[in-house]
Amino acid sequence: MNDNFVKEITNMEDDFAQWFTDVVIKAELVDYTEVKGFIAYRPYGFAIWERIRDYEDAEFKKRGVQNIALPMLMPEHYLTTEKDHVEGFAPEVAWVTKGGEKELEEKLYIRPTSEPLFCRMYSKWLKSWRELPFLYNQWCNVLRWEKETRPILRSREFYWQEGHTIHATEQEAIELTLEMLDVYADTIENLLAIPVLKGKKTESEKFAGAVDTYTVETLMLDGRAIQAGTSHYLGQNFTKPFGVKFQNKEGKEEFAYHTSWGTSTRLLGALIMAHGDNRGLKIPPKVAPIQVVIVPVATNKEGVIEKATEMYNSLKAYKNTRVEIDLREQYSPGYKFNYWEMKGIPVRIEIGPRDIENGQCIVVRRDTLEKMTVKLDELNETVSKLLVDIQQNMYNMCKEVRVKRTNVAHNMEEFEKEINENQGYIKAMWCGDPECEEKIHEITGAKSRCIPYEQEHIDDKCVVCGKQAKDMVVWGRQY
RNA sequence: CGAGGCGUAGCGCAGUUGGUAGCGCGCGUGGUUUGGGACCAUGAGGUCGCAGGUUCGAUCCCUGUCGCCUCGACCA
Repeated sequence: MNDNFVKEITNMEDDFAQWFTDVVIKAELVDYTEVKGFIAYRPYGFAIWERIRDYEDAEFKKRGVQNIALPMLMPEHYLTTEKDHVEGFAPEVAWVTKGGEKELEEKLYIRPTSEPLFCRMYSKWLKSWRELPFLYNQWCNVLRWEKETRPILRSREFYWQEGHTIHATEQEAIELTLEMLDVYADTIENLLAIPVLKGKKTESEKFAGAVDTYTVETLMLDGRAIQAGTSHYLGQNFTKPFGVKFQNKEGKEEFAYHTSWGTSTRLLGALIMAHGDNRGLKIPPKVAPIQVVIVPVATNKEGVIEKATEMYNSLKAYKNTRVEIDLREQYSPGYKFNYWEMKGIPVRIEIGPRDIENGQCIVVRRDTLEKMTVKLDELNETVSKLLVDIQQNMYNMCKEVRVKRTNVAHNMEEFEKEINENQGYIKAMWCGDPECEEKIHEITGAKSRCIPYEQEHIDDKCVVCGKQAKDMVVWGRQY
């Protein structure tokens, strides 16, 4: 291995954020564009996103959710209709003020999220209780003019899904809010092999305009947290000002109960930062666009390409394994090994003249870098089992990181010490006062991640003020 | 918005006390190679961020400007 390889990817232990930026560009997931804060998704990066998207979309459809498409522009008064919503989003919306040469009478804003437009359309569509619920979702891009950006994790334009449902009763809406959070948790744990922390956001961290925000939180390798998905119960906060009403069974007009829930390409960022090492990415088999890559060695020798191609065809036919064969003549095997490792392909197969003679091949797993010799007639089954094992192992390793990086604090001295010495989640009791929350942020840089479903009693007193505590809250620094 | 640093080939950098620029990687071509980023030969690639000033002459000096990075206030 030459020195350049080490230089090409910054050592992740030195600067994890830099490692991330380098590796997503080097591994050909995304690239910068000339407009600051905007990125281009390349085929490999977008293919991973497509797999996440398709998995979620199938889960939504199982629950009766249908996809629709709404415009990206809304008139200014949509933004200002709901008080909390405008306060939360106004600082980061982008505006369209001209149509061609003509100044617009009312300027238009580019959606940072579409609650107002969904509600406006629902108000036109909804007449009777018989039509409820409306379970609609859209896959789209949104724009938020962030001051600080980072590729994938915080670009100004990002791709996401936003589901918006309306219901006849509060209870039904809350149930759906929680059910969608479970869909997210399932996607992240089963597909992306990242354990999640489920809970409710505190008042100051909830969505602008929500009654309650529920979240699935994930922890990265360096101990920073990423909010991977949120589901909001919005009550009638939007349906009242936008006039989303229906006639109930008694013939009386009533405002509908509203939910919204979203996950974005940030999931792709979480995927990369939750796994990986200083050789590059590690993509779990279930989301990997390429699960297995075959690298033939000494392709000039007779029969090598033929054998490799035969293995490729056989694997491809076996359980629809997503397999690729690297026949590029201009690159050496060593180059190819590093290339595919950097891209995070779960399994690599090496096949050369010596192997063919012995009726075997070398199989290397990306998660542990373990090499094994496998008989050619057992290859398909071995690889298939290996993919399952890698998926599980990656989840387990990720969970281990979380366990190691979760600490308990009874007071602020402990809080500061723990988060500085072993950055990660801090479990601590909280009185419910936003001032205490703010104080923790000022002192430690950590924010409340959530009030977890699974509560533990750590202390009677609030970690900040020492008054009677209400909930156990998990805290952490975030991306 | 306040403080510091940097703008020279696709990327990373040299350099010129002022005389129109080089190195490494990468890229093109030809050949030899191929079990952990191969080697040899050869070639292409630059308005030295932009504008103005000083000068016979500016990539270098001066002024302005724009852009980027790092540190202090928001976020899927």
